[in-house]
Amino acid sequence: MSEKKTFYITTPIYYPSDKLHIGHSYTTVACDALARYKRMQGYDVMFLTGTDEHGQKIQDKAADKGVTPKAYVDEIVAGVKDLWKLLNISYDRFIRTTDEYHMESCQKIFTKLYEQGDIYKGVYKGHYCKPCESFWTTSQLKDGKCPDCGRDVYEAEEEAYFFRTSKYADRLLKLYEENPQFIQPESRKNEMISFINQGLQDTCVSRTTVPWGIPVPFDQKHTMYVWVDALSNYISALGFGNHAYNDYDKFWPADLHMVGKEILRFHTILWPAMLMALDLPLPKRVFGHGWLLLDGGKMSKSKGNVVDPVVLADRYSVDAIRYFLLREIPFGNDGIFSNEALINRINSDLANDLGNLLSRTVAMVEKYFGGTVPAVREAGEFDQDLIDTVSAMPDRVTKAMDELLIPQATQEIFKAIQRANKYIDETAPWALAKNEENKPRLAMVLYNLCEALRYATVMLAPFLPETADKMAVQLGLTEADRRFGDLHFGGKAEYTVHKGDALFPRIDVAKELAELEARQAAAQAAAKAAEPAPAPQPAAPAEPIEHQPEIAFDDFCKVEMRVAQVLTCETLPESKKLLKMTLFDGERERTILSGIAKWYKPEDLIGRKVGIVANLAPRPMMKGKYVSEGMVMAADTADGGASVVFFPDDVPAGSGIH
RNA sequence: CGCGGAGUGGAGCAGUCCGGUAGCUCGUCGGGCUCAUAACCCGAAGGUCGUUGGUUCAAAUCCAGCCUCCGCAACCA
Repeated sequence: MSEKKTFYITTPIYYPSDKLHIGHSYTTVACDALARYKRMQGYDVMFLTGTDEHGQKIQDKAADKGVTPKAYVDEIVAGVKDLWKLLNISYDRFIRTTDEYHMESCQKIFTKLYEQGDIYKGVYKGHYCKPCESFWTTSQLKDGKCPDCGRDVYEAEEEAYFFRTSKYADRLLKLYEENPQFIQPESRKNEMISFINQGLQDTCVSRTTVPWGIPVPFDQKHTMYVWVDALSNYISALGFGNHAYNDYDKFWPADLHMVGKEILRFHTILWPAMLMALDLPLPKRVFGHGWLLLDGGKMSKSKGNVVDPVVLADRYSVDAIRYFLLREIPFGNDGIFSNEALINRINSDLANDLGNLLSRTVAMVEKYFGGTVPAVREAGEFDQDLIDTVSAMPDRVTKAMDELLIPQATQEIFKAIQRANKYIDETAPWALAKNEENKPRLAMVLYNLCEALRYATVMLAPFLPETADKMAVQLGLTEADRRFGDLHFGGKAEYTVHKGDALFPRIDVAKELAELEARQAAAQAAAKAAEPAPAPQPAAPAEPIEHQPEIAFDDFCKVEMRVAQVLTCETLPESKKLLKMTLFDGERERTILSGIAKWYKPEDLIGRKVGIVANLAPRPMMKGKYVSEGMVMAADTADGGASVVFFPDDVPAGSGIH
């Protein structure tokens, strides 16, 4: 009868080709907060996350490491699960696309779509590059050559299966129109509409060249191409098309697919189209969140600026990281991560406002009343305003959460906390304490503060679960005191508190930043350690560097490094990052293209003596328009830039470097 | 003309759809307080809202052009 309302929320399934970084953590923490919030409200929640484990890239990575693809992903997936455990992610189910039951479902789905004509066999026309073994579309080619290696490609056709996406264009447009909530944030809806209006192509859903995938059951030459495999996880995880689980009827359609903005298109076009073809209900909402940018740039391995959530959580506590992620990224927009922003946010909100409020309140209860707030209390000025603000807070939080405005939701809680801090100033309990006849009034003031903190404890729990538990201990709250459904001001009759450690110790900003920068620099050096390091750094930073395997002296001698003089240097109109220069290496002129245009102007280099790797195999660049004959040596700088190695002018060009 | 996003006090953002006192957080400065994690509370300074032109009684907001930055793509051995 009184069956609980359900709530099904999903993260994207992550691609485990590398360790996950803080961006993945952001998505997952946001989903976790939503899932916990819904559970608190009494929903029967299904929170799904997982990994998308097929495809070319993983196959390649595994081959590089000399292990099977499955062994390769097993290891990374173990790390992913550890990370979610660390971050207190309360997922209910974890799906791997290599799980048998999922593969079974995909094959059924694929077959059904094929049998009813929504998937058909066609040819994938493209251009094939033999050495790279890659197919390219015409638009991907660079000057008619392979974008990877710059070599010639030839016209080729590959047999492939296609899904009739185009057939569903009208129904998709109608879907958006009738369900304005379907695509969130709404600004992205227009993007999708215009994408559809440009004309939808059918989607290629199989490959013959990527063995690491789910085989097409009726045509074993083919494996399924990523999206059918990946998107189906949202229903296969509930037991659709398999017997591993049995709650498809209970939870489908999903209430919310949370995805990054870069894959919103697949979730709002391809996925609904597939579901339409299968005649299944459509998800209620798809939310494309923004990215966590690093001081203006997207984080990437090659920049070496990847932020490791494990390190941060270790340093500042898991809840501090959770809070930052939930609070700092604006709705649907990109947010910026910086160490400074992180520390400031921890200090001002968590330490100064929240932690300090608890600390001063509990301290006063102990100091003035020995730990227990007396039952005899006297109401007074300022009470009502505090009570009103605090009492109204849960509804405001709920409203924000319903609109997926997570940062606003957290702000509402902190507004109440700030109001409580102000209340202390207004009522000046330390002054009341001086006179015995004010004790009833003092008791009321402290009681009200405890109640405000109880509200904060309850409402913060979905966002900061560990912190809420700690607060509950200090405030002496029982399970019943923490129940969201029963929350009302004055709901807890008596308070006996227990002073504990500071919730969030205040961080010394300057000191901490210096420390972090040293670590960051070390991490960046490690990221580019793949290069033969010509100049050993005596003052190595503290953080461990990812070292290359030891090599024999003879191997080192194979790298020919020389001093060369820059003769000419120019920027290229077709590239923002490359400088094209000619250098004299002691015997001839050579052309080198170097990706340092962001940090150097041609005039900074012309005439200077730089270090080059002279015997690097020539490499075609810019669609083969240029050939780079070597590499200019440069160090990575802390800000992700490059610092070229210059030699004094009196060193002759051609000198060897050892 | 590849696609997309953004330019608002020192920093990060809101406001732009539905024109009419430019708001928030942090920082800075001044004051208050001393219960508390040198935390808290109050007040102040600081902005020609990227630029040019247009519409209008009135433009951050609408229209047109331009500039700059960022992401994707390409590329950085």
